[in-house]
Amino acid sequence: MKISSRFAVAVHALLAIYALGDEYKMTSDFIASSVNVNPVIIRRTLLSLKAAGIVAVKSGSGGAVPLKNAADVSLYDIYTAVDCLDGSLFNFHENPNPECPVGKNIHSVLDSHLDSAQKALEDELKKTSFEDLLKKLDSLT
Amino acid sequence: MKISSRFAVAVHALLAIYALGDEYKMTSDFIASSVNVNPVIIRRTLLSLKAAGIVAVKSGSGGAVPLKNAADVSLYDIYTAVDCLDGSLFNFHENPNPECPVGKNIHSVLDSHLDSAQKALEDELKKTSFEDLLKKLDSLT
DNA sequence: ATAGTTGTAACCGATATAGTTACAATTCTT
DNA sequence: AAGAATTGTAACTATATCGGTTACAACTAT
Repeated sequence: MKISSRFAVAVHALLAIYALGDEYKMTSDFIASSVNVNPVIIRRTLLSLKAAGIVAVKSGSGGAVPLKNAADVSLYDIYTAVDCLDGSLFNFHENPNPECPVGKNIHSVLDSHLDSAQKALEDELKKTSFEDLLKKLDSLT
Repeated sequence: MKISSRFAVAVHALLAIYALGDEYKMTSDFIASSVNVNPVIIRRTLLSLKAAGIVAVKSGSGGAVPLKNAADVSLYDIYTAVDCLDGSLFNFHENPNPECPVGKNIHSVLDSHLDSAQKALEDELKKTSFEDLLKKLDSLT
């Protein structure tokens, strides 16, 4: 099973807010037309980013603005902001048999390695800031 | 969304095959009672491991046996054997708007970073062999 | 022949995702 | 103050996937 597209949508939305926010009012409709999803999806995404203190959204008059320097927001921050995985990235079977030497110890044997793998993923996401992404975007346009 | 428990189930099953295979005939029923899932789940798991050349399964008379040295099988091998993610770990929204400078370039900007993150996860999984896991299991029993 | 086992098909229920419609509450503009 | 635009949110749908289950034909060994 994959990591939800909510993550990619949130990155896209925030990138748009950083890159186009000076030029346009970043309403959910506007962002939705760039991402090409329903505006409600964007509103929900913005709620997550708002809860994480990454953007401010004006209700009523509309428009999202960044609250942090692009250099201070990493892909990991977005990943946690829209988090859909509730702790561990890996699912585990519920009730390994405690009567069996393997079943009894499977967690002790395996958990730390899965945690390390997840941490490696997350550490890699921490390495990329929105400043990096914006620079790359600039170089392409 | 999380990585399917099929992965953890497969690791558990193979660990049992390595650790208990000399002592017991490793039928799907036997393994199922250690993992505590339906035997059909184990049969399907063994089919994946078989397709990856990691175990041999005797149809009819029954029983699974390892085909490789534990040192030569890593968690990554299992991860790919039972693969449920068909390429990328990250889902992506389907049709970013090509009329928008952000939508047009989102893949160019983001893909390589997501690939790196996934690769970091996978490289970490490559570091752990079943020999490591068996040693740890031994030390606990 | 019989018993035990695998491989496989055909389901089921639960959950999560992604999407949609609708609308009250809010804010800005005039 | 009225009206327009926008957000926040509820309620719902459709679809996919997961994990599980029953059932049974094909196979193997005794």
